[in-house]
Amino acid sequence: MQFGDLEKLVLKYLWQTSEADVKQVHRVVSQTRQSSLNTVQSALERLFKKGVLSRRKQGHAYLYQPKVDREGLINKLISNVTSDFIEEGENSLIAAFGSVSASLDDNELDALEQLIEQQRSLRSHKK
Amino acid sequence: MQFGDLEKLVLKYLWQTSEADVKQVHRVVSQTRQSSLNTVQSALERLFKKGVLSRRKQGHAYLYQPKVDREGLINKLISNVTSDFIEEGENSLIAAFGSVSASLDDNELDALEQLIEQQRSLRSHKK
DNA sequence: GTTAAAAACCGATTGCCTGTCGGTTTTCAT
DNA sequence: ATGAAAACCGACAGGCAATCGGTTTTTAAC
Repeated sequence: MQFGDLEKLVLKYLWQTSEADVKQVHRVVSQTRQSSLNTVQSALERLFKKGVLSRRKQGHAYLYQPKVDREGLINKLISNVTSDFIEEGENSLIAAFGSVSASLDDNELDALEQLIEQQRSLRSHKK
Repeated sequence: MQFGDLEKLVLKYLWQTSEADVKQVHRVVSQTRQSSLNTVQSALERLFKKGVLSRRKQGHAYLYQPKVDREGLINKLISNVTSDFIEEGENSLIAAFGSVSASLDDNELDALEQLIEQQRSLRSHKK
């Protein structure tokens, strides 16, 4: 899966708003780029077809809403972009992280490790 | 940056061979897909223009060679694909890790942590 | 029910990128 | 010089995002 600039902009807005109709999205998008309402409509349509947005009717307008959260999407994007380069059998996410860790400096490595710890404690609490 | 299927195939071969001319690449590619020599030529040319391959003349043929290693490229790809979704200021690689870590199970989290440790010890040795 | 406005839907166009090659020019060794 | 090998050039198809004009559908109001 693949996203254009307009699509990304729309997604980012919807993550922060959770639900909006075409006009509303268009109004916001207009602050960044000059696209017609129809163009924004098309972008929303494409995102809907791609399965990253859901929608429901309200009055005669659709309200669009993200169907995947930011983390989930980033996750999938990383997976897509790396999977072809990673050998069969191993989790491509882990392998990708392994690839990346080589380019991190010591501080970043620390930061990453902290994220992992954080994640762990989050889980023990949840359980 | 963005790679097509043929380009990925070529890259993968060159990483494992380090240097090859068009004919050689074509011979190998032919085992997987039926592309003419010219098509393979074009792919190599594009990869060269994209800066991921270098080349030098030998006789009248070019020898192509990866200019980035697999890890570096994966790194860059992840960075590209995530940067638009990650807020200004924070390292997009780290943030991407943060995003992904939520979707890893406990074992994967362990595996990842081990990778980090491994990376650390690699460094202290190197120094 | 008719109607007018609002919104969705349709279809066409542009631009960019990859893959695809045929044909021409260049290069190089003999 | 010349012939073979390789590079180079240009064209075309197919796919996808962005773009938007115009038509149809929907809905609210009368």
